[in-house]
Amino acid sequence: MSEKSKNWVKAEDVARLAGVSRSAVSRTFTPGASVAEKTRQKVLAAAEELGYQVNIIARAMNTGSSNFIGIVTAGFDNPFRSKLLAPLVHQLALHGLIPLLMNADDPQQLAPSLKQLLSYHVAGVIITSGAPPLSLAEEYLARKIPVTLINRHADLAGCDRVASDNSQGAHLIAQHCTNRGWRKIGFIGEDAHHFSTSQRYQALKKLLGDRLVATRFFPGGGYEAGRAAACELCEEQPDLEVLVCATDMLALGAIDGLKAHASRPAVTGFDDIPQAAWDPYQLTTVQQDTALLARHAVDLLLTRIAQFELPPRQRAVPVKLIVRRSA
Amino acid sequence: MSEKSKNWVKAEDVARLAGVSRSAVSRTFTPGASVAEKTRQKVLAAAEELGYQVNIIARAMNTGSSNFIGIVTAGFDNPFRSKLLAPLVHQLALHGLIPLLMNADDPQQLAPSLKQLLSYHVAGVIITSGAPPLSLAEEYLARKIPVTLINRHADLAGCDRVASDNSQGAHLIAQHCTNRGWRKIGFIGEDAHHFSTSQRYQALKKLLGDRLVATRFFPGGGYEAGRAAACELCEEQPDLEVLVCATDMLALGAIDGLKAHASRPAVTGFDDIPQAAWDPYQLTTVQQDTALLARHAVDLLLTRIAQFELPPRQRAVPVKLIVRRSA
DNA sequence: TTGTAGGCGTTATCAG
DNA sequence: CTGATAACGCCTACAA
Repeated sequence: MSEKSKNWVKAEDVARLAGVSRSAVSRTFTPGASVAEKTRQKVLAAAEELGYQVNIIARAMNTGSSNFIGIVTAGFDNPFRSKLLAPLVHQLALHGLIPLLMNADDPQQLAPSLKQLLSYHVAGVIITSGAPPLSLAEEYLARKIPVTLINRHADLAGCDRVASDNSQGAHLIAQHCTNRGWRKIGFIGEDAHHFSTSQRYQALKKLLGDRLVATRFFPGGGYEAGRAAACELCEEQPDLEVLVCATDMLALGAIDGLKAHASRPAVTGFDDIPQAAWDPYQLTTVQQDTALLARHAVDLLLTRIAQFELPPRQRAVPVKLIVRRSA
Repeated sequence: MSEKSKNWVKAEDVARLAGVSRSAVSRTFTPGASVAEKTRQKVLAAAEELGYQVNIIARAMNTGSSNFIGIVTAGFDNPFRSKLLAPLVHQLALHGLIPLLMNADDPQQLAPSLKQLLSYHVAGVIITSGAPPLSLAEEYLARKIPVTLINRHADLAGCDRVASDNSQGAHLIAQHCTNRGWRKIGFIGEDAHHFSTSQRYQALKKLLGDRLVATRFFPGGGYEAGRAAACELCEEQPDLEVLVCATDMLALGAIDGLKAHASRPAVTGFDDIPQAAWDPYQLTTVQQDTALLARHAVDLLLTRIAQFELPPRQRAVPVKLIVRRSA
């Protein structure tokens, strides 16, 4: 694309300066290769002096496997997903992997982008909740590129999944309702087939039985959706004692929406985004352990990179009830 | 790292199927190369059938330049920075570039990480506000790798900068104060040498003169810092009419912190993060145009990738006052 | 332990 | 316009 005059320092330069062969240099930077300590030091010194860095591109081409991990995510504006991104990047870095970031916000653009990602020969892909069509994951699996899903459902064989334990979360919420003696319970969620929403909803429905008196799904599922859904629901069922929300964003919107309302049920959320702790909300919610989600995701990915043929695995990450003033 | 049995389909395979040479295949996928339409079609058909994708790694090694752009950022939990990430990734994708994400949260880990990034032969680097030591950028510039800074200061020659027009923002705030007739104005910000804080503060100080009666800098600059700083300041100056905050996060914290307080000055922010529009806050703030920031950043980077030797450039992105109920 | 000699998949160069 | 051929920088048998 530009002038080729970037005179990178290469292994050969280091070798010359150190008075050894190229291979000696290569071996010095290959973990677990056999080099005499003395030459190793010479090489290291020369490398330091010249500012040599192994050219990962060349190494990748040679070995046929890269350090790139595709991270496919949508909606950076969603605080939960942002919260997940940091530990994910951190975990990858710990293992010498580096994320290629792919925004799935625009489904139109996603398909070509994902195909393009293929040409980077990523070692694996992590797809987080909300990122759309899983059919695309098949292209990766077909090429034996491991795919790990976070908080997502998958009918695909051969891809691993980590998710927060939504059923435990539902238990915690139900228990809390029982403790407080609530018998008129409402629920709002995103689209009914959205993974987290539906898992949480199904589990709650079973646990609450006919205490669950009203439900509403609101596509999109952000703050505004929470507002609208909460208002509608409380209009319909003015004697609701608690409004259980599938996500914190919905819950925060709900709290604000209900302020103007006559009936003021308790509100619970799910995720524990930073804003849930803010003063006007003080949201009682189920906390997802993003650090652990990330750790499992990377671990699953790594083991499958090491050996692709493995039965699909699935891990549930424990959650925790955070009780605040909202319920 | 693993079995090398990933039998990627390569140009040679396509060539064989199409009955042409490797070069013909290569040319077909090289924009602006001369291929007969007929062979081009043959190649395309064969490629489609085999599911061929150009191996970008190999291409990069050959041409000596990659499509990788390093994005160095800290604090994904900061809503403003998350908001900036989406358009940034989008802009890069538009130009066929893909971001390598680097988390600068841990300054300890950053230095080695940044050096490592070097070995990926990135075509350029974008550093966003908050990401620490700029000394590291020098390593890139020394290797003629373009560096673009977003909302950051730099003493380094040869790196381009985009920033929101903080001075215009300060004007808007000052004007607003004048319109409302406020004469007792307080200011809170992050560390005094933080780029955005200091730019906004300096401009405001000049504009407001002795109407600016109290100032406090609070390291970290998040929600909690805003709370604490606001309380301290209003304790000190109970007759404050408005509290101007260097960022929305500070402002939101301030609003909540002051709820319990006797004196309740108006509050303004800066950034316009999504939460600023939420009901309990309705924050009057200066909106940064993240889409435009991203566009400029990528544009600057691209032009400098095309030609490294260029005088350092600097662009200011206009901001906009969003008046809501908080002031 | 060391050095030498391929080869990884592309693109660029240069004849034809 | 096309097809051989030589890099690109590195890793890895293999032989010394």
